[in-house]
Amino acid sequence: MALEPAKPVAKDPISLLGSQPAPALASPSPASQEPSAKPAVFIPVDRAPEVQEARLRLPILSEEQVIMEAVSENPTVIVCGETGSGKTTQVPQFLYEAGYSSSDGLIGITEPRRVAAVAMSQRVAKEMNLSQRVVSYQIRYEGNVTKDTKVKFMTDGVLLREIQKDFLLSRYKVVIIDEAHERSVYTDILIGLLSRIVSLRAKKQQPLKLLIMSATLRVEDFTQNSRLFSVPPPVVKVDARQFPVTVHFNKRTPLQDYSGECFRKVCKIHRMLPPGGILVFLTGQAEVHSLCRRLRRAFPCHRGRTEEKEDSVEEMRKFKKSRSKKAPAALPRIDLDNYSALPMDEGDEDRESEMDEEDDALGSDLDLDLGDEENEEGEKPDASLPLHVLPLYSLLAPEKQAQVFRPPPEGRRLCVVATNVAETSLTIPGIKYVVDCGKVKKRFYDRVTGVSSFRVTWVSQASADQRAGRAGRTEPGHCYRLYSSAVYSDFEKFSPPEITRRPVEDLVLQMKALNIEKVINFPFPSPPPLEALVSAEELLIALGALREPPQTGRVKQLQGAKLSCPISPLGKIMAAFPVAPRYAKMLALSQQHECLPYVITIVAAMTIRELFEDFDRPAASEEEQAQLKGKKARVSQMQRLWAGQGPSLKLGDMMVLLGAVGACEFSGCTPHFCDTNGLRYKAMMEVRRLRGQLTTAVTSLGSHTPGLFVDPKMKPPTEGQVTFLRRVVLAGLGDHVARRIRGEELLDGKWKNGYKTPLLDDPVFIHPSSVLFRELPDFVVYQEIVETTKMYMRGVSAVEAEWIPALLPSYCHFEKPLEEPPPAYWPESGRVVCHRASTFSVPPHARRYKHFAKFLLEGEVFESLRCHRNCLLSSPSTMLKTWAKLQPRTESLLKALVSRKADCRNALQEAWKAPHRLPAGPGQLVPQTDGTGRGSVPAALTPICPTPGTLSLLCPSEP
DNA sequence: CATGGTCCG
Repeated sequence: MALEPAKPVAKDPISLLGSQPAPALASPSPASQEPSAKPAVFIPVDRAPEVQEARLRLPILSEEQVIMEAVSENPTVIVCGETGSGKTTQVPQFLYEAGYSSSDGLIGITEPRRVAAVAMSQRVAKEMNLSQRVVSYQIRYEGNVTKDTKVKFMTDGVLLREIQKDFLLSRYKVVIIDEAHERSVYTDILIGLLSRIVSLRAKKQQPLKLLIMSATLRVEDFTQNSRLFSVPPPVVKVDARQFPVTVHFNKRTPLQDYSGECFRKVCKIHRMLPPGGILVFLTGQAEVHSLCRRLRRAFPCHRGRTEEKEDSVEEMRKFKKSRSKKAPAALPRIDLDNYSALPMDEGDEDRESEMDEEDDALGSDLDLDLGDEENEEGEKPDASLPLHVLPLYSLLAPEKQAQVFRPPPEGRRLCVVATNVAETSLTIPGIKYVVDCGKVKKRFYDRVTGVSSFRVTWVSQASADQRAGRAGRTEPGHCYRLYSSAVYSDFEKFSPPEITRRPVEDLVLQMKALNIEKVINFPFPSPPPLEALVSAEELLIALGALREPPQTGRVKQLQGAKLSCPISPLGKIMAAFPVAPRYAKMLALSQQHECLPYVITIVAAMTIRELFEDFDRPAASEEEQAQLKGKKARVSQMQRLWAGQGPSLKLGDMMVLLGAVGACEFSGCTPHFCDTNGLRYKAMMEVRRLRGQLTTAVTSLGSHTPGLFVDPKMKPPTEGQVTFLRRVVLAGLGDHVARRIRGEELLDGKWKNGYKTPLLDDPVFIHPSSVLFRELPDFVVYQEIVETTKMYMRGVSAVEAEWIPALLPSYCHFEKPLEEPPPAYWPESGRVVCHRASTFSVPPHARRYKHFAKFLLEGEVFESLRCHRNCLLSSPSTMLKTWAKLQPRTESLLKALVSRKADCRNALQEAWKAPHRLPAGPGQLVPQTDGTGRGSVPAALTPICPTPGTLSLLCPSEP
């Protein structure tokens, strides 16, 4: 593509996407008059000639002047350029040459992925002919930043952590947020924070420049958001150097069997089209493996052999040798001139970026031959056309992933069957054909109950286009979409940002630690749903990370306090730990009974997902099937061994994690140990590094355990320690308690082996992979509930009922002290203890129900109730008090509303009409079943004043 | 009795 002369941005209407013309480009803005906004220095860079030559071919180079002018005249600039524009590698260099890193200043670039941060820093250092001491990187566990560093690549989470230490980021002169279109949660938070930091720095006469780089033109969330940027930042558009990709839509869209459709399409491409790698997008591991198996059978690589040995280098060598004597297996070539008919698909089914004559002909021909009509042939093995089929997904072992980057054996076409990893994270060389099923698997969270599930949905148009682009990296390519253009046009343009789809308690805690109390006012590019913010706030209050809102006062004050609780001293400590708040709470409780290493290990193992390999996936062959079965048996045997018997088994799946990590480290954490025990080596290395990081984090908090290190020969915990660990786990997972339903409560067959949780009406079950699956303890806590065929608790640990009121007083409602058994004095603690009946209930989005109850009582919801207002014993605003402090009469109203999910008028009317249902009580748990009869509330031993007595916190709790 | 994509501190 020819170089275009740099155009002034203001004259190009496409380049400026702000809602108003950015005045900064037309006339100098006040910012440009500030002393250090425009560095006068120009830093020479001594690039190698070949580097210089390659750079000149990048479209972005012709935009250098435009970009630098925009940067110098505006505090914030958005740069849009698709992959291949070279923005990630070049923009930092422009800024460096313009002197933005002179006089002790830093240019920071954030990436959403670690590999990208490392790779980009290396590449830019090389291009600039500078040492890694100057162009460096920092990721979670490692970095090579020095005092000489001028250009710093990092992951977005790292910069967020730095803001905690130095809110103004005073060492930086420029911050570049790369890949902003991906809208990772940290990117979104960073943009919100940086919009504020930029104006604070301007006021201090130490301007900070912010560059937001995006691959798509979807930037309205940044430009049209006046809360974020009061003056819309200018948008500079940069061309990309990509080869044209012809897109072919299916005429019809298969309703169910998109896997089969993939198979047929790959067969046709392989049989009929010129050489070039094929990349198939599917949605999950199982699908990937079964398509691999089908394709390998259809186009085997070894005559009379299974493809099992394919991985072996020796086999490969022999194979090649034997092959070279015979006629080389040439890939099919079709004479394009013989195919000149019009496309069978409708005219609109061909869409492409730039098409030359050859492509035109090719595009039509491909449609003719690759129409989506049924074709029964293809299942017969055809060894004359060997296909090099490789699976690719994130959890695949790295060495197996690496195979896709190597050129395929001679005479074979590469076919990679991948999940969404191949869309953004990994770029496979040599792909000419993309087959896109148009689906993606995503995790969904129920905002009320927290239950998650995985669902396959249509991708967004942006996603589909990104997938198509993977075919044009090295030469012109083709993308076959297994759905019609009509279906495509119904796709949403962009997928919703992640921050709107997931729980946000971790983000809220981070923000509170930055003293952003009114989280609702934070300038999110796209705010999370209100319910998500409310439940995050409630969880953090329950964990003790936030100070409770005032219980008394005027309604206005109470409402003002809503969603603006300040952080507590405990919360500050929790925020220092780089793990989820529930786990951070466990760490905060960990320094007793010499349990710190165990808690750290459990927390690290719970944080790293998928410690164990999956053996239930379809195998590549019969042989592998048997192998998988054997491994599965061995692994479940090991898991039972690690869980142990008796007291240690009660720690359940957390004991398995502890045992697995302990055994693995004891053996030196070798790949061999991991392989034979079904552990993912990569995950275990990650656990090891996280243990190290958490150990430093905990001990650096002024602990009295100096010189603590991560012990590879960690002894198994004693019985007493295991019990303590169970209590710590309960304290962290307090809102995830479930009670076994049995005996007389078992009214319905569907409750067999089921558990009741406070928020769900339906039973939940212990996941069959849990070591407690057959144990069925009366009370458990769980890591998460995932809904598949049933609602399953994963990561389960047994708890004793009497721990609940002591450890989770904020979740409990206490009755008056009982006369029998009588109160007693405990000399050890110096306290009086008594028996009180108590009920457990998570304060579940209570606020929503509380506010609704308030308006209901005030007569706002039903006019006819308004006349009763004066008869009420207390003001309706008492409904806003903490759950535990409610009067029985107000509590019963609230409980009734919660149990029927009546948080709005319609829901209440529905509940009113519906027949009353019995099963497990109204959304509440009773911490002890007394077995004498239903309805009677059991007593539990609790301190008279319900403060956490037995577990002392790392920090003294609030006065 | 099992059904999970992919990233980040």
